[in-house]
Amino acid sequence: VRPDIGTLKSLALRGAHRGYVHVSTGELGAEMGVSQQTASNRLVALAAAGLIKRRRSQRGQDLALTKAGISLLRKELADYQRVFGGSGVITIKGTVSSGLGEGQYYLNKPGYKDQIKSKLGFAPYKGTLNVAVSEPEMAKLDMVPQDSRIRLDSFRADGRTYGEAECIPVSLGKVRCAIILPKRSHHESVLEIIAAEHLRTKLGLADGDAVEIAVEG
Amino acid sequence: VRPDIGTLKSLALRGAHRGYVHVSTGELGAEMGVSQQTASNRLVALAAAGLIKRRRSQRGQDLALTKAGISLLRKELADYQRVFGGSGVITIKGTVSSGLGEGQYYLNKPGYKDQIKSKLGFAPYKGTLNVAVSEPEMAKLDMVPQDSRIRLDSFRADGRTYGEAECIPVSLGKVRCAIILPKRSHHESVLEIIAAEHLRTKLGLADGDAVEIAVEG
DNA sequence: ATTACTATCGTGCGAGTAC
DNA sequence: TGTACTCGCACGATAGTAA
Repeated sequence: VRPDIGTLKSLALRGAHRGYVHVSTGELGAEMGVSQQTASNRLVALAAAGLIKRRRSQRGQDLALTKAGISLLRKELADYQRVFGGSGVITIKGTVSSGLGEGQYYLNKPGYKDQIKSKLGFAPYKGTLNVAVSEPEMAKLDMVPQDSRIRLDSFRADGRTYGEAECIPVSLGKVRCAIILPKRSHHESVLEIIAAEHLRTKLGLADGDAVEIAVEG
Repeated sequence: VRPDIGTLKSLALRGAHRGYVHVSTGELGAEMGVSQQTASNRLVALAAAGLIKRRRSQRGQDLALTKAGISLLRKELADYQRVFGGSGVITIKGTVSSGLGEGQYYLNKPGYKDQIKSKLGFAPYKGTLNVAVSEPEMAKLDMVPQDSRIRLDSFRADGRTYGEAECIPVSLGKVRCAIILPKRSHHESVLEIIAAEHLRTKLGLADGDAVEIAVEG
């Protein structure tokens, strides 16, 4: 059985994205107009796909969406908002933090630096601005559509391979900059921002300051 | 083949809710990861269900969503917004107009009047406020979830049957009132509002004034 | 009461093909 | 090029039932 988004949505409407909720396959099936068995199958499929996690309980079962499941629904939301001209701007709140990001390292490799210059239109300042972001805010990143993400290709240098990364153009205040994400190992709790200038100086930022990152939907 | 919402969404993302767009079943299938034949089947099913209208053209075909199709997607949007705590308030813009509405007639029938009093908690003023609403604004009504609609049952009186109607609690300015919709014959271009008081007097409204109807999402 | 197995059945998918 | 038919096949849905 292929994982069904409609089922996932029904579960979310019952609050399964907030935490565990109690459901029985019987009532779920009834709500969706299918049999108890089919509802059961769909839950098995969703669990196998890693979109929900379950635990059996006395009368029925308790289940919750996983992060992957929530991501998927958020992408759906973004699609529908795009259709109906939802504001189009996604804002992610966070606080300026220090700490050595991986991103910084990338910026000193010509292989990435040159790609940024040609694909984003600016030469990146040599450091990144780290922004600590809470889990639910981070999840909003899923709503950024594929075609407003810019891919940095992998390349070989110094006898090793540097992996793909992804840039998302954003604004911080009035300054145009970009989030840089290593393709693997994403969904950390810190975002790294690259810009043509030193953002801390330009915007007068210090550790702990609250910032809003605005992404073009 | 059962009408597939995912396909409908893909079409809307191509702008098919705005008007006719050119599509070929081949590329559509490729985009959705299914064969050309399956894409074709799905379009046939959507058309049969009255969700899209099509016309064949030189290279491929042109198709557009019908109002029913757009309604369906708007309901989806509303679902996802509810999941992610979208503001929850839907506002519909319109202009005050005169003209004898059907609603007015209903209000003088005790069969409806009493139901309104018991189900909405106020005794309706004997007239309705008519608000002319554009097509796209009217479409937002689809986003009001089933459980915030109040059903007025049909009844017999004077030797005839009075049909069902539906009330949606709303606010006009700070005044609590409700939209009343006959169950059949809906999606006209005029909404009728009932309230405990005479809204024109209470809010100082005259024909042509712009108003915003706020619905609790 | 539940979940979820097995077996059967119906339907959607896709290859080939007509237009 | 296109769309969309028929047909074979496989997957999903349901009924029955065990746990």
